[in-house]
Amino acid sequence: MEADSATGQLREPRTERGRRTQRAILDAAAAEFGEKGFHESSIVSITIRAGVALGSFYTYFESKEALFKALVADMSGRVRDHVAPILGGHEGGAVEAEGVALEAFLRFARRNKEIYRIIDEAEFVAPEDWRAHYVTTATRILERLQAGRANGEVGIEPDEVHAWAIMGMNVFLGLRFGVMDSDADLGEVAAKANALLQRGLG
Amino acid sequence: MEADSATGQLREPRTERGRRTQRAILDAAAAEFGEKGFHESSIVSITIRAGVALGSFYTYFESKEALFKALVADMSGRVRDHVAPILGGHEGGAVEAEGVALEAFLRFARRNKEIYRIIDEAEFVAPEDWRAHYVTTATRILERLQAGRANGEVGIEPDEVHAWAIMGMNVFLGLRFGVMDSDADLGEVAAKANALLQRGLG
DNA sequence: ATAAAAGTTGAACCAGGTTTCAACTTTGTT
DNA sequence: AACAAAGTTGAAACCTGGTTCAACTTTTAT
Repeated sequence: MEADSATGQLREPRTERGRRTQRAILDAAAAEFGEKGFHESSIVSITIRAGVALGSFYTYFESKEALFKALVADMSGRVRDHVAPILGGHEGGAVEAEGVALEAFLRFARRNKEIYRIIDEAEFVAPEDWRAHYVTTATRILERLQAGRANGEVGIEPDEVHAWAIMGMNVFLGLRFGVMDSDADLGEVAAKANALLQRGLG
Repeated sequence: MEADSATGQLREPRTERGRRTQRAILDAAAAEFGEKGFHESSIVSITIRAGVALGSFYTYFESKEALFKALVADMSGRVRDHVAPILGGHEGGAVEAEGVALEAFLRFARRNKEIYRIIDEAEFVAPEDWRAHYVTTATRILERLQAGRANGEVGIEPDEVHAWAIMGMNVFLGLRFGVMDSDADLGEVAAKANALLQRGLG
């Protein structure tokens, strides 16, 4: 959140009041984008929801797109920050670790449906940022698999294909059982998916 | 492609000329939406690309959204029609069948990148249709798994979880190796993914 | 051949929403 | 207390692009 061009932020607030206003806009935007999607959302409506004047928006953000991008970067980080510590605290095999990561992710998705949709929509609104998010996520998965391979817990030579396959699995399960369905037992979903990963269908 | 309200089509062309015009608009729209996405695409630009006048658009489509929906339904059918015969001609186990389906899907994705993006974007532009597409796709996968289970080729009791996991895997592999990367060996990708499905990571 | 039906055309209308801006208020500094 | 910097405000300018429509051309049917 430093350079203007990178985050799309016009100017960092210099006072406490400014910080509050920017935060209010960011939060209102997350809610608005999550509910209506990028194109149905309007800056007018976001600023009303945030309780600030229309013009204040441009004190902190260059444009509607810049705001969206800032949000994607923010959310991408939040997913990682939610999953990482849970994964770090886990002391089991490398394959079970993927199950733990999945369950953490599913819970996060359910609690933050907006975030989920924002990242998804970034495929069209901010392709670069979307790509970056998934490339780094896949890389993280691959690194875990390689570590597991190194100490013999993974029986195959892991690959980008495996990483993307697992990631796709996770994303769709998040969509189906985290976002679309609020009642499903996420522990069970993660367990079934992990069993699949562990031993396959055969 | 019959009822107006269902497909969003205003009126079926009654002459050969009309059929050609409608086809030209549909094709131009698929290309345009695939390249620029729904919101960056304009009807003006679509009609120019199709080589017809702006007004002609409204002879066949109620609105920009209706056109998009018609396209989603069309594409959804085309994916199915591409994969089904290949799958039908396959005489192997139930699990390998998923590999065959995946490879067919990957090839289709590479040849029809626009279609891929259109279905993806439907999540935001035409959520109902998007949902319908994935629900029926998942159902199809689940039915195949259940058939395999019945004759003992599948070792676990298949579930919606497994179906969505496989579908997510397929979609992301299509994105990464079919759409983003035009050089990857799709047979190899499908084989690796299928090995994963067959025996797991362990 | 002639009339009705189908299809074509593009200028003009129109709505909605982003962005700008100059006056004003609050906060921080000396 | 007094000045500068930061932040706020909302009306209005400005754009973009979807949609309408009435005149015109082509096709089909009798």
